[in-house]
Amino acid sequence: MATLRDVAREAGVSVATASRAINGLGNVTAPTRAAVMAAVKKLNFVPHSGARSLTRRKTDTVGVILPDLFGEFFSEIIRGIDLVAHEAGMHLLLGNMHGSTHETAAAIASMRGRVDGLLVMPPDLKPELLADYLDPALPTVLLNYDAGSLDLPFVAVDNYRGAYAMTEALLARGARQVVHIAGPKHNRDARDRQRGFVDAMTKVGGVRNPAILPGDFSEESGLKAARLLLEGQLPADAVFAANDQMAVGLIAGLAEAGKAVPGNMMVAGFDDIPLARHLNPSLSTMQVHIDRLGSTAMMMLLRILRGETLGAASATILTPALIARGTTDAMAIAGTPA
Amino acid sequence: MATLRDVAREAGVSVATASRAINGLGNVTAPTRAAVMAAVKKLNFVPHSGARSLTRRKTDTVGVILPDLFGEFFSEIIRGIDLVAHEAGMHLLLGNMHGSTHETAAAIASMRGRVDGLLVMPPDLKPELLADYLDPALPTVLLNYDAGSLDLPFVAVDNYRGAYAMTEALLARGARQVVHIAGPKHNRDARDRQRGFVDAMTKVGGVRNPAILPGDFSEESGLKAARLLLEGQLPADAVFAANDQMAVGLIAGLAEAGKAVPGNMMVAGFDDIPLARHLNPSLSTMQVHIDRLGSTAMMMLLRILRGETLGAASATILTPALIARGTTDAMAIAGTPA
DNA sequence: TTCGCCCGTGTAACCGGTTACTCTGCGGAT
DNA sequence: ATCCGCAGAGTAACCGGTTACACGGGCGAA
Repeated sequence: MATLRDVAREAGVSVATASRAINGLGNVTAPTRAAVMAAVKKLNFVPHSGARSLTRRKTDTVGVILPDLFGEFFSEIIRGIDLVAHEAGMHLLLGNMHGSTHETAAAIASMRGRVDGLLVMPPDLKPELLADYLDPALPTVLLNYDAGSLDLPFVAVDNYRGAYAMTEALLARGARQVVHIAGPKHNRDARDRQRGFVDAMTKVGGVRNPAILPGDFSEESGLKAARLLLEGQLPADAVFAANDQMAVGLIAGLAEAGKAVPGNMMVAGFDDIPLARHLNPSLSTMQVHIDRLGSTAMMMLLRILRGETLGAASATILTPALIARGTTDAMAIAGTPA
Repeated sequence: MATLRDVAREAGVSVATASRAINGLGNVTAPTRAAVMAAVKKLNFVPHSGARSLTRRKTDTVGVILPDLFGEFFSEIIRGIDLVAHEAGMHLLLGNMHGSTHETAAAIASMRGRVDGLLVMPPDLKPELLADYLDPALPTVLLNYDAGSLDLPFVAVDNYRGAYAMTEALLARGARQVVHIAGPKHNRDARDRQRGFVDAMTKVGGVRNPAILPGDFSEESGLKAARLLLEGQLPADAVFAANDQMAVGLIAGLAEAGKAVPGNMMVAGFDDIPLARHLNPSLSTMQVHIDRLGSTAMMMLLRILRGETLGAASATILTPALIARGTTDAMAIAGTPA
């Protein structure tokens, strides 16, 4: 592979001149520039980005560290990030911690010298621990993680408000006994959604101890919840699953037992995955523009890279929107409370 | 940020010793190593991967260049790649050409010096043109692209065989007049699927000019095809869409017109996106393990990086599997040909 | 004519690591 | 006691670019 030295020799100039000509800097006469360009073409020279970024102290790359790559959630985040990054001429370096907290440190460390900034979606570990891993000198924006004590900018979804709104909507549609299917216990999103549900039930529904079934965000666990619900003869006229995936499983479980949705029971989810619209009846849910989570974070990172100083104060909280569809059709349930 | 020189000074040794100690090479006494490690801890030293890869001539990174990041197809490919790459301790550098052929060259060029190898899914351009872009010195595996004249290894899906098999299956289930909804004209996958359909119809079905409606892989175009089909009064008892997305739109269009699936018309797709199982009735389709496309390609790349020489001869062709579901339920259609 | 300035170009240091080669000193063999 | 071998450590070149600074020549001003 040809190096800049080769080009310079071929063109009969010094490396400095070759470099200037190639990068379109001033102080190069037209003939000289032409000679260099000819050499570039002849030798098929392509600048070595690695070497370049070493001196420039700039890699034009942003590291993206996610807990997983499974499912639409992460791919949408990546797409959102890429949308903005591409516009700014930056590349994405993916670091997958594969769910392991331990690998997080390694993933972050291996980014040093490869990226100009970091977009991190931490697993559910203590902020102090995270602070140990992160390099304070490296611009970092957190995804879906309230920095708390750390003074880092972050982008998150207002899960609490979203869950509250959905619960309220179910109550407004006539449901009295709403059951929640929770997400993984250690998951921040899941906890916030559960809090929103409980608070809405208490304050708006006047229910003292709202019913909650365990789940883990998987379709499978939604199915299990349906069985639990029916076998346990838990009185319920609506179920609010902490995510769409579980709602899908839940509906399958209800259908299995001959329960009509929304006829016997209303169902709602959270996330608005594409599948939601295609179910029959279609699934009511809280719409989260996941890609915006990524693009917003990337835009914040770009601002930091441009010299602005952003702290936790400049966090962005995205509010999900209520999408009412078939599974919470109030008309259907009106006459037939379970 | 602390450099190796800082660590060496702090530990009272030379950079060479510090480097050896940190990398666990021999020729370092235990006390010396301990001193270096203490300095590392004290200064919070993290090696600069960029500098390291410059001398090692190894980046532990593989460049992934895709035409787009939209939809499940690409995210599954990335996940498949990551699965294998992570195992081998490699990172993924994403290069998105955003559908533009022109950007392809830039994307590939900007990878030089950043990656050890390339996984490229080229848009539908001439192989000779692609050869111009690619660096012959950089190990490269193509995704979903028959190298043709180039002697590059590639991984692809046998779209022709898949389409042929599905068409055959529809015929076997009693369909006589199968209509195909084609994908984008310039798309290689789409063309192969269409060829498979046409050949099966001709050879197995004995149909001279099988009916084909235009499409572009989008749900929207599937919906349009349904309208075209019904308004045009094209005789049909089965529709084979070139991908699931269009099949979904098609089914919506048929439902709109009061046509029952599979009662009035059987429907089949291609890809087996997750949504397929959840439709009601569930969608028959050709299952493509998209993630394997990525993981297989990555495994081939690793072999090249280990020193093996792989050419077009070592290409892998993945054969999709027929998944018969509700939309092609033969029993339902038996008595009611449209 | 001479001085000073600026423009085009070259030299070499530098980015932050790795590593070939060199050097020193100590233990064992002769 | 002398020599050899080798382990532990250091010096400096190198990876492939960028760029501060030096340098020489041409031109306008005095």
